[in-house]
Amino acid sequence: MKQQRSQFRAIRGVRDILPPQSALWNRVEQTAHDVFATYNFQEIRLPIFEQTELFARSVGADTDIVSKEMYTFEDYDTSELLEYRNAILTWQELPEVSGPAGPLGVGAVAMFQPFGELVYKFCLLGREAFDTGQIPRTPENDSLLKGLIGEREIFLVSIQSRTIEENRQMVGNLKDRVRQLRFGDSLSLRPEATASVVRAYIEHSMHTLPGDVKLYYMGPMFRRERPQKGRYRQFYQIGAEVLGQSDSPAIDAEVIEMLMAYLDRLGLKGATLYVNSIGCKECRAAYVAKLREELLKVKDQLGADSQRRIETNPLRVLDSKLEHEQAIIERLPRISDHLCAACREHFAELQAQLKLRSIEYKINWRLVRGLDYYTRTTFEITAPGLGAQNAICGGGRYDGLVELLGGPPTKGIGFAIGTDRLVLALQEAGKGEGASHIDVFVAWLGRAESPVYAAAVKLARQLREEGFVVELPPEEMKLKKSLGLADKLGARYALIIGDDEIASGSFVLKRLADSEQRKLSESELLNYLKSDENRKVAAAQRQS
RNA sequence: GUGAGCGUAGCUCAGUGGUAGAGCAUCGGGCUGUGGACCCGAGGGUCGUGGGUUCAAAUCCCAUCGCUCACCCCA
Repeated sequence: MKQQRSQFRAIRGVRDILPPQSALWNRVEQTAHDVFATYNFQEIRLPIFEQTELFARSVGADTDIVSKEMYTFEDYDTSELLEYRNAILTWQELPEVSGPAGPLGVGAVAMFQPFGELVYKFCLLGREAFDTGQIPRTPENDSLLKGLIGEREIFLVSIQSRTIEENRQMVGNLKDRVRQLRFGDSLSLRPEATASVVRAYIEHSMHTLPGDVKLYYMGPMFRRERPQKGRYRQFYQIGAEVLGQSDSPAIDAEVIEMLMAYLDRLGLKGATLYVNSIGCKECRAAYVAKLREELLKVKDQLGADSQRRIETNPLRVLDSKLEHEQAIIERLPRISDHLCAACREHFAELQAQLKLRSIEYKINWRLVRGLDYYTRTTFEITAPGLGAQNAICGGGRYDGLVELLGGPPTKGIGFAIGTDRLVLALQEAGKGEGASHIDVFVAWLGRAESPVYAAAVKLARQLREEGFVVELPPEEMKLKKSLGLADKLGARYALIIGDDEIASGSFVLKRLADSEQRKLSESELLNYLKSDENRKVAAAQRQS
């Protein structure tokens, strides 16, 4: 019989993380917990969806992220109103009924009257839902409803005085209005987490906490794009933020130090840290204007994409990868020459702080951040072997963001690591995890109701309580098969339990690597496995 | 949204118009309480899907879906 393959597949751009890869993911996340804790960062667990408006305000309503790449949906629970909405939107006019021809025919009334009734009921229910707050009491909804009520009256009263075509036109208009009515909050799956952290900071008045607030998070983010290497629709980030009164470059440097310490602990090789300053609101605006001016002079020599960016986002021209544009870009004015005194001082001090910490870095004057909220310090870490998406981490300062979202004046800096890419980079660097490791495979032989099995169950439990990884076959197996399976599963020891062992009270422990066997009593067995020497052997085998 | 490449067994792939294959993996046997190596055997495919051309299509043509990489954009 042919095995039917499921017709269900993971949707485009999302994927399963299977063992043994999941072990590497666990290590990456656990190491973050460990290292970040030593810098006194504490974990914040955030919802994965928020009001759409939060992201629109923080990330920037004009960015691609918000305008076309978020998973956005309406959250509503007004089921009766919804039924009328659906009935209206799917309404088809009735067939033309015979009657006096011309615009004044009763046939037209028969055709369109039912639609007017539907809208009438919708208006009644909608007004009630608005007044009770079942649907959002926004000015937009209020005027939509008022307009709808008025239009509905006009429609219903004078169907017969209009041509069929005119009536169809009005039906279309009414449908549009109904469609525009907002039934609930617009929510979005988070495309990044900084906005949520800041929202939580404000919501819980964390500015009243002593000292700087140092938080980290990890989890999935969502963006609707065509997937490519290291870029998925559900992707994962590990990030950290410092929020507080100080914008001292020492904070920036310590955040970067923590990040580098983390990557170092993971054993990542070949990572490069790039830093830059994109100035504050004032000096950046001046620089952007200057840059745009210069770009316009060389517009003819640029590709279509860069030409468009001159208007939309001149900073991003600096990111161009086109070969023939490189020489042109290198001659463009640099932000470092246009920083205000305070920003220049801040950037210089950051570099001094990095040197103090012996952190290697490169200045990349072309490193700009795409999101609106960044100020001053920006940084990025790239790793080899990742294809076109070679940045594993991006971060920077965002001093105005808390205020922008309605909080008290607060400074902020943070970063987000693309976990998917970090894992890829670790695998490229040969730091991937091996298969899971079984310490003891219990090869028992006999029937399930025999004392052999009872002893096997008991021993397996004792070993597990000691922390050993134990595999206990659920059904009777021939010894040959047991050992074969133990070998394939990569077990270190096979514990053989049969009638002989029950009779003698000692069990056969076989080391699979070299076939060495020894007979041990129950207590000897535990002691032997727990001995330091065996721990070391086990550790060594796990490493390899 | 745009472009390119690729869809044959669980995996990696061969097969350029004439009976769908290999290696690995899985399962069974050789071998009744001793694994790996070896030997023998088995299962597993509407060749992504639909249409067209042809006596005949995995192979040629068209469409469609999917995957991958890149662009756009950017944590």
